[in-house]
Amino acid sequence: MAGKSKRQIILEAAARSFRDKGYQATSMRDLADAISLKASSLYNHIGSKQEILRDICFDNANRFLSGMDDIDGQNIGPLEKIKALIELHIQVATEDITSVTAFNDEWRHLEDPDLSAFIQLRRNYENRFKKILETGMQTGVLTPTDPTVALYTLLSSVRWLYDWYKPERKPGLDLIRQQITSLLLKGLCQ
Amino acid sequence: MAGKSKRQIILEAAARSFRDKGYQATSMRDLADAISLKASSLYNHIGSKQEILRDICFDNANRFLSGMDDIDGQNIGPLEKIKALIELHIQVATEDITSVTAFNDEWRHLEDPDLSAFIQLRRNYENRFKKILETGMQTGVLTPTDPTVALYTLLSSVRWLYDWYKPERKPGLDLIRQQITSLLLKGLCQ
DNA sequence: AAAGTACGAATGACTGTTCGTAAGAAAAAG
DNA sequence: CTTTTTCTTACGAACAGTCATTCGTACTTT
Repeated sequence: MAGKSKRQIILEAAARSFRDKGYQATSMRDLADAISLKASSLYNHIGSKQEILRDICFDNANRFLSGMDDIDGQNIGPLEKIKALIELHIQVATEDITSVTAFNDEWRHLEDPDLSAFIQLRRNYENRFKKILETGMQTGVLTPTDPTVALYTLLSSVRWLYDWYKPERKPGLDLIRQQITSLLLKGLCQ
Repeated sequence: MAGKSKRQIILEAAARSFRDKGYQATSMRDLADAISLKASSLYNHIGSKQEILRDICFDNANRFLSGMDDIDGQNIGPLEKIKALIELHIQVATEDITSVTAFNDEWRHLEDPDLSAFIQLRRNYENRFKKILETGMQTGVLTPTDPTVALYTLLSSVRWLYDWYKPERKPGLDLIRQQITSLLLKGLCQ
């Protein structure tokens, strides 16, 4: 029933440590300590520290991209798509806080060619999002504004969710989701 | 006319490097190279690497706090205060991009007691902001929502400005300021 | 017998910082 | 205007420590 491979355990401990201290400040000895191993033993399960970061970053990138595939493929209006995308971000950010942190803050410590590949993925995602916004403005369902400004204001506001969201705190997840989407959609429309 | 002390030059180079690579990944030798010095020479002008970070973080914290003092002290309604605060964030984030980056991302590498002091300053700022939001909701000028959710959504959306704002790019600063404040205020009201 | 895993020791590279020293600028004294 | 003293700055060498990673070896599970 345990079923978690040691590799997975390492990845999760790494994500947690990257969140708390950052990639550079996390030593392989710290990481090994956290799961009661010695640093040299880690290398029986992973190839390098950089490989850990790469796995975390691209795993999370794919969660966003496959979410985008789902939503953008549906036959619904741009407003519904944007609402679904905002909820996707809230969903991903709250269901696996540690990974998303690493994904948000630590990707810049990737080394080329991974760094370039990651930036490329990100850009693609943003462009698809922006296109949906533009469609919404053309069909009149959104207030015409600069789509870049709208896009980044949107993305930024959900990007830091992991930073202040505490699962045990008062405003429950449902309330948060409802109020954030409401605030942003009201801001975009009319 | 030059007038820039070497200390200031070091601080600015450090802010730039912290933005590009992070505090931990910036070595004193990197930093010295960037301004054509040797690492040991830096210590004629600064006390330690940690002191550089402290200066950058608290300098920027004070810019926000004194802005808050100005705005909160004026005899205007909560809506006008919020508008002014959003514009303050946009102003600070765009006029000194590098410092704000360090301020946003690198403060967690402060060591105690500075770390605690910084967190305290930040919390005070957020509480004052939250109180303005609550006043606005009580007087009916803002839609009643959870003030914490509203606060962080607001702060987050301007927090990442430095990340995508490019002074030379198409949407000019005036347009950006106008559209962001419009989007957020529309989202909060009614 | 074979494969997978954990460990200690060692590697070379890099870290922030200190120190003695030498060169230069500024200030003081002649 | 000189000469001498003081202050500031830059540098190379060295420090003790940490870093990711490798390797040979032993233990455990197939």
